[in-house]
Amino acid sequence: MHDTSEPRPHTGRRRNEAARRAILDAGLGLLADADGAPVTVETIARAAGVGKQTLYRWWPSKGAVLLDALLDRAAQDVPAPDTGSLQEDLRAVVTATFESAQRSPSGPALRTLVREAARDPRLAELLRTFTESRRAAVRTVLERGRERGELPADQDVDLLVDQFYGLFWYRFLLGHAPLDRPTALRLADSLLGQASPERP
Amino acid sequence: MHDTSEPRPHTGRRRNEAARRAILDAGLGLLADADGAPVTVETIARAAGVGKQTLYRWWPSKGAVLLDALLDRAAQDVPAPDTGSLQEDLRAVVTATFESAQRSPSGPALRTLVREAARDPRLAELLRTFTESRRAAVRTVLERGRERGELPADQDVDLLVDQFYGLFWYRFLLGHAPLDRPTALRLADSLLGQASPERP
DNA sequence: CGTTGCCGAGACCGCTAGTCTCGTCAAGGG
DNA sequence: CCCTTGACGAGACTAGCGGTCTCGGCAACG
Repeated sequence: MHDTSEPRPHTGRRRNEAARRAILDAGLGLLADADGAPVTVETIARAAGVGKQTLYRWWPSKGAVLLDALLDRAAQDVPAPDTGSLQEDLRAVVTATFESAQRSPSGPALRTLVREAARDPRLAELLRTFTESRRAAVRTVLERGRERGELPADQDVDLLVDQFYGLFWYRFLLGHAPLDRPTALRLADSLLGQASPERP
Repeated sequence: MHDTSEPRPHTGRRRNEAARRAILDAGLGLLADADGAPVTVETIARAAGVGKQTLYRWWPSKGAVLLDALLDRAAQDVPAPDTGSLQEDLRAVVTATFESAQRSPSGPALRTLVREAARDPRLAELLRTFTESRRAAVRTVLERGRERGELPADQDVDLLVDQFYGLFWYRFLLGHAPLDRPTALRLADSLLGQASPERP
């Protein structure tokens, strides 16, 4: 049995923090405008002025690097607003989600990352925790509203969560329809079974 | 200018229909149980007992072969039921969509195909016509209902279509929640703003 | 000042989509 | 009947990918 807490403090050269930053920045940068240039390990390393081995010394795969690059910028804690009004809370969450998806460079980066995850099960697993915390926030808002009686007691909350995030990802990835503020308000109201006029 | 209608009837050996069938069957078969074996051009050709060039002689890319294999089995015409009741029609469409997605081998094949499309823009474009005809059927049902006054005149029909297909693809691809009959009925009613009890 | 371990660089491996080139084989037309 | 045409199976080949391996150099400690 070895001592688990640092049997040997550390010897030799330390990790280059500048290289770490350069890799994350290059990763997010390439991810954001992945229109022309493909985001490969080679291009990330080259853009960061770094050897490929340095990259693989600290991350297990390309996807892990890119996810780290995204998380480096994305808000880690997801707020679940609690104003006392379900409609108000839900509108806020939906609007905030739509808006953050439009922002550069995180928006395009997330899009590229999800497409990569479609073929890389390890990356898909890593992305799950990212999305799950966001799903949980919406579920919290809905359940608080249900407890206040603003939703039928037997309402299937998971169905509503998936109606929201399903539509979000559908439009985010395909880009066939907007994710703007009016859409956000209409969607929030639609989920609550409210009248949802096109012109409020 | 040449005569567009067969300037030269045809000479030489004709296309081998058996090879075409073997390729499509092998493609769908591999697509359906893509758990272990990866669906590569090599494996398709080998499973069909065919040279790779035969495959590329008739299809422009691997994705085109796989999509053809899927379309070969999938219903090409998408019915838009018209019973006179929006709720009834929508329930039918949603239920039918969920059910056909569970069927083998088309269901798993479609799942794999969409994942491939995430990285192959050409395949994504080919898939668009497949999905668009299905979106159109749902839109038709909803618009008929709106004309009958079963939906507010200013209802955003595209938002409803995306709430449905968004949730469908979301659950279909991630598999985190069921696409069964009760879910279909609840979703259809939820879209119409009906009370949607868990126990109808 | 020597050991340790990170650094950049790039060769290398295995796998993939897609191309090219064989020799072969079938369906006509002369 | 045989010759031209073009599809056929087989497989070598190219280019690009993720990931590994090895190298000489360099920085941080004891």
